[in-house]
Amino acid sequence: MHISADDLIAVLKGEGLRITEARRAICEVIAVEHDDHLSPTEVHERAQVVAKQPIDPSTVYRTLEVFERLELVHHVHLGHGPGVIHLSAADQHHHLTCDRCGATIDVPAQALEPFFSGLHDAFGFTVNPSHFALGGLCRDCEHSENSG
Amino acid sequence: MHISADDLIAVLKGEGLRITEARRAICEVIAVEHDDHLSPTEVHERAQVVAKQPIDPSTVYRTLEVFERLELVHHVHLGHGPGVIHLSAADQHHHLTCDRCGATIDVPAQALEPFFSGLHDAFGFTVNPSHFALGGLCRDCEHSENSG
DNA sequence: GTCAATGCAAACTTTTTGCAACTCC
DNA sequence: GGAGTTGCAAAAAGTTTGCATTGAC
Repeated sequence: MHISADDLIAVLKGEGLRITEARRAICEVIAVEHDDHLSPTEVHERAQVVAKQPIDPSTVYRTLEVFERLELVHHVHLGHGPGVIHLSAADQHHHLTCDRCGATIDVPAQALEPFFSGLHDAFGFTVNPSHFALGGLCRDCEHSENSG
Repeated sequence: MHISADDLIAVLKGEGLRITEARRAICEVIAVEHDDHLSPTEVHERAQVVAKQPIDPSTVYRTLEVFERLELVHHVHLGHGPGVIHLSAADQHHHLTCDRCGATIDVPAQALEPFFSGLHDAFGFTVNPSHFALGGLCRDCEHSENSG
């Protein structure tokens, strides 16, 4: 599913919130489909480029907070660093992150559905498939580990 | 499986490393079975109590680094905060962490085995079951969400 | 004009690093 | 005695907060 910056801005307007240059820029940055997996710091850097004006880091944090509250975005923990921002409207998927090379593999949520419903049955726990990555070794790194 | 502080110290000795009061204390803290899920900061606090002398935080970080290199411990990301320290020799298990109340449910690794081997078949990815928690809602929080 | 939003600076938390002093083996 | 360890201090990175000012509606 594709979401445009305008879609995000429309939600803000609908909530009675104000549209500023900083917010417009942040919306554009996170709406770019292939710019998934951005940390707040990266959102900040790119937003400044888009806005062609300085934006304070705290503004980015506060804006992302608003967006999370409105459930426009959520954050995912892929590894050791800071969480990364994800559009909630994007395809739901889980992440497999290689502990060695850092590669991230996206897994469609429906591929995990049977597993998650099994967990729900056994433990009464409803997994949010997109909050944490699963760590491990990707194919390449496993092979090089076995042979090296 | 139970591991004692002495077991850990024996490994250090076997590696030709030195046993200091700080390390002895840290070994005792992380070997206590029910003191799972300690952050480095918590390890630090408790180690000082055990050692009855001040220990520098950097010493704790450096010691935990050594322990990870020797694969005596590893760290697990349960939520937003810092990773927590886990004895590698403890029973392998995965963690389910409630995003709302923070409760952590331990799931035996073998319960997840079929799922993980399915992921391996489909994506060539070997999951490390104990590096990240799965986020979601525990039974209680899900019920209160539905009814509230 | 009002109130949300911003910039700035400061504080905070967690973690890392350099270096001299120490002490375990 | 020598090398592994430590404490201290400073720095780094990421994030949060207070407050006066600005600017969207």
